[in-house]
Amino acid sequence: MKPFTANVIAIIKQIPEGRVMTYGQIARAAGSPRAARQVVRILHSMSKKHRLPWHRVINAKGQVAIKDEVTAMEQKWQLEAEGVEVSQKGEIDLVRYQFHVLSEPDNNITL
DNA sequence: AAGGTGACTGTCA
DNA sequence: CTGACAGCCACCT
Repeated sequence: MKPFTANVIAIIKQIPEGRVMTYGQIARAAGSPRAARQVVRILHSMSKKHRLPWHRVINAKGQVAIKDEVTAMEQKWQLEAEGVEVSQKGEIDLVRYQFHVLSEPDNNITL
């Protein structure tokens, strides 16, 4: 398992209930700012083997990005069960529910 | 082993 | 605001 993968898993496991994170956000926190898609892949495979709160991970638009309706609906349920308001379209208020990572690598993000 | 793929993202029109 | 494009890179076949 690569460090990146381990980071992603570790980060996802840190997401508290009632909070969500975006794929890109996790990717950055894991050390690969452009690896949002890998986060997705990792989420897929790892959620099958581990117990990850994959439902707390959404896309940058603050919406459920799942194409599979059944799975998407299940994610919505999971989130609502944790107190996250999800619109009928699967929209989530990131300003309210986005979780900020605590253990971010020393990414000197200089603007 | 090599190539295809994707539950993404930022930019441009 | 929506849609199209291209970059991205670990996982799967």
